[in-house]
Amino acid sequence: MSHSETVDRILDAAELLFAEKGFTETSLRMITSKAKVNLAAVNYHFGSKNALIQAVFSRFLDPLSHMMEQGIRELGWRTGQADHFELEDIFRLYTQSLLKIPTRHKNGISNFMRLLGLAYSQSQGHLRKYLEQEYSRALVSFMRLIKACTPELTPEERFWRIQFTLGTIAFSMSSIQPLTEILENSANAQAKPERVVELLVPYLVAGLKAKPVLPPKV
Amino acid sequence: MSHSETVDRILDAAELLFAEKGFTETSLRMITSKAKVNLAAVNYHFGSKNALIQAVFSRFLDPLSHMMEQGIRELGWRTGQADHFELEDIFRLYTQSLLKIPTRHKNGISNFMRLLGLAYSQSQGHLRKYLEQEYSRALVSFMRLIKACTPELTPEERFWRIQFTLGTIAFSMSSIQPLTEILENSANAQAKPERVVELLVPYLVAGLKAKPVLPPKV
DNA sequence: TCAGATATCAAACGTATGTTTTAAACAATT
DNA sequence: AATTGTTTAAAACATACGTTTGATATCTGA
Repeated sequence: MSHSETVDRILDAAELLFAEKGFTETSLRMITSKAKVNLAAVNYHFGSKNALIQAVFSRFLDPLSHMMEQGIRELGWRTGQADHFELEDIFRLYTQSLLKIPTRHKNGISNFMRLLGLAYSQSQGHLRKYLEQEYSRALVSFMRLIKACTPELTPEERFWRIQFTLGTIAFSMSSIQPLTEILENSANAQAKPERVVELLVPYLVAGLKAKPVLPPKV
Repeated sequence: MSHSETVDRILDAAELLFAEKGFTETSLRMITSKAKVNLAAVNYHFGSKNALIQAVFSRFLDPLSHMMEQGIRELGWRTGQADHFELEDIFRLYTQSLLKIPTRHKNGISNFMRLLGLAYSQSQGHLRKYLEQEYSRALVSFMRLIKACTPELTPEERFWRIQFTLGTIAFSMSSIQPLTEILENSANAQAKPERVVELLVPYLVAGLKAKPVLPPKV
């Protein structure tokens, strides 16, 4: 697959539509008509709809995971040096990387977080498999850092708290619009990702650092 | 729509399949073949696929919302009496109600939480509208209680923290099964909803009670 | 300049979907 | 026993989907 104007237009349209409607609910005809390209272009350039979905994720996730790994390396963080850094620093690193990613259209970040949430909740088998084997390294290093910062937790409780944390991130960043509509809260018009992140990080840290329920193994 | 054996069999099959695959990814033919009823039965009894989706939610949500409202009434909680109860009590009330709901098949709760998560993330327009107008009262009373317990938060920060909280609940409860599969960690084999809830509540309370980022209005 | 690769296009293919139809079987009431 | 309303059954309907085809246009490099 070479790199043409058409490819980018397809990816742009697909990213928006997938985030808005979901994967199955978005047809190739919607995408190609929004991108103003021929219907066959998707199968020509990407091979299949599933491959297009994966390509949408790659375009965002590749620079992101790269930036995160670099950030960890630059700070010289090592597992086992838990006293040298704090949970908040980790989240700041990740969220700053996230906000720095150049996006094609505005709201690109919350748009993409919504995609991540969909990938997680919607059981798109092929996508989960793809993301796992493609970006497992980044996830593993993240887990290591969390572990180093929460030595007081049993593995089980740590596991679940990490899941809660990931869930909170994916969900809250992804569904900003729906809930604001439900709550009819007009005070939240300024729902920029930067603002949400600012409020989110302390919330996550507090949850992870809460007094453990399970007694530690002695 | 009368109440026959066929209706229940359809609802049972639909509940399982929707939770497993999502709404769009589940066809009426899958449902009717699993329920061992005729294809036309769905449109006869429910009218349409969308109406069936809503019926699945009603069967679970009606007793749940009723039980929750009753719980609040029995405890005599009133807004403005924040010193009489704690956040943890509220969550316990809700989670206990949730766990007490009789389900048709085992794993019914996590099954249904997964459905709720899907309804939340997947932008099924008709479903969101239906849930809003049908169960807004329960949500509003929940918000009131949270507000009474977190007077130190600005409306904006409280709004977002509630958002984070709801996201965490929906997300974590819905992805219990997928995660346990990923884990393969025998230490976490006991991933029963009761167990997860036990770990979840303190996490949520800590997040809501975290030191506020935004300065309070004086 | 002109072949050869690359990209676009309109049209069609096969399949699966939600829904409707028509007829038959069943149940309950008169 | 006949009639009515209700439920099942099989088949067909129209539509939308992802994908493929084959012809045409566009670009590229020698």
